[in-house]
Amino acid sequence: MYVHAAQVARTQPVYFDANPWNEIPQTQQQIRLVGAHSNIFSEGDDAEFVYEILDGVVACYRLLSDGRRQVISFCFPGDLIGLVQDDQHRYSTETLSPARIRRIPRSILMRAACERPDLGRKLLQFATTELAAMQEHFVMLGRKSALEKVASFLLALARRHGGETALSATFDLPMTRADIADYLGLTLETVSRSLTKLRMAGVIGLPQPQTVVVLGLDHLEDFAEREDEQF
Amino acid sequence: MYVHAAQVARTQPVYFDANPWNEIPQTQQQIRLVGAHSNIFSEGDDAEFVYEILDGVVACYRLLSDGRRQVISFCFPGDLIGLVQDDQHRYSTETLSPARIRRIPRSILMRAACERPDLGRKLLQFATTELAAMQEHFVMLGRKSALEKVASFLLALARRHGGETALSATFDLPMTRADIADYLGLTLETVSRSLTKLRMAGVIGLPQPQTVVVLGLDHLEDFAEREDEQF
DNA sequence: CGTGAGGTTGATCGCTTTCAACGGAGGTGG
DNA sequence: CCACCTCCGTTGAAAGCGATCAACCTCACG
Repeated sequence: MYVHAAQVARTQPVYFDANPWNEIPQTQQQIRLVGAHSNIFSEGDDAEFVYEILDGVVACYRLLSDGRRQVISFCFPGDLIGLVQDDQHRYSTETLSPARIRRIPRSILMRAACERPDLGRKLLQFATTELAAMQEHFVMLGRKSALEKVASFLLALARRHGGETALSATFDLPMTRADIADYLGLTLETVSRSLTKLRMAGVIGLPQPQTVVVLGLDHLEDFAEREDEQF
Repeated sequence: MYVHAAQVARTQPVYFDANPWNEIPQTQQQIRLVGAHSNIFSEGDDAEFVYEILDGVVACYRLLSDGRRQVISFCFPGDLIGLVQDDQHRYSTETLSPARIRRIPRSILMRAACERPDLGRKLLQFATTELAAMQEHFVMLGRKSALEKVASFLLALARRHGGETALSATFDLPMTRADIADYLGLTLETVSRSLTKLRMAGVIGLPQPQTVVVLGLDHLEDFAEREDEQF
């Protein structure tokens, strides 16, 4: 099984299914193709649009004044970005691969959400799902060691492939070591060293720097330090 | 100006105003008084109810199997907890002070949200506001030093008092050093040492261990490392 | 008055960062 | 076609920050 991560949707299926954004005028929607390493919007920009990723991978991040960067999330096809309450975006976004993106004016989306309860419900569903994912990320950032962080990260990517039953999985990392480091609150050197440790332990293979082969999902779980689950 | 943090709502006003949960039958609502250090619900529990904090302070946290704890958020009056997508809670909750809490069945709230667009809109507003707050927390956990974390934390508490114009603020910490440490991804000793450093620097006063006097909000901001804001 | 929880401070340890060197892949221009 | 450069990744050595281990203090409570 080989799948490029950029082509894989979340196991949680997309919110806007076969006929997305229906009842929102086609003239208000716009699908754009953008190259890798393009900026979709930046922190402080007017939050005029909400975006759905149709294809590709996007990193959402915040910067401190001295250049330190924290990646908030990596977004994959089916994900929504830019859904905020106030009128400015609070983070910046960068495509990590060429991407196809649909955008829709936020005002129109919000109005439609009020008029169509099921759309509003889906937006709420998206937001609460996002909240749950962020809680995992908190535990990782605040309480896990470097090795556990990297193992958890790979495990999350492997699971997103839907191959939970599979004992092994192969996928490409669309992001650099620096991107991973800024997501996990580490340095790129530490990420590299942790990957090497996992490789030496026989848990993963790295045929190329960007290609990860998870040799034992259960073994990887041991390194990721399972969450409590009440026991 | 002296205000106990537990009595202060967010600057972002409460979602359910003077007549909250209206059109939801009174028989379905229940207001409870609980003591300090009570459990409202735990990770893995059925997500039967959603709770609004009317009074008091609540900590939401997750545990790793070896006992490491990450506090996801401290919740104050006006905050909503337990709003999840699936049928189980993903985190545990503990009151840090005596609290007054309104609970309502999740199924009824969700149904009402579909029937009343403004209620659905308010729930979505709550969720997106929460998402924005979590993004700040990410930067703090992943990219700030111990001293910056503690300064940012105090600054956030001071600002919640609505006294942004004031140059000083006094408030009580409803949580212990250990709670703060688990929120910031530190140990309680490091939190204590950082508070001492801020006190020695003349930025804050600690007349009692639980009472914080912010002597210079602008000075505290310097320690908190301002976010980029594009400049 | 004894006890335990919460807080502070000191000394030491160790993990992650920092600084640095090196190698390979891809792109560009002579 | 090859020299050169830049970006990305890996690895080594050393430094530093926060964790760990430990002692002591205060205060509330029985």
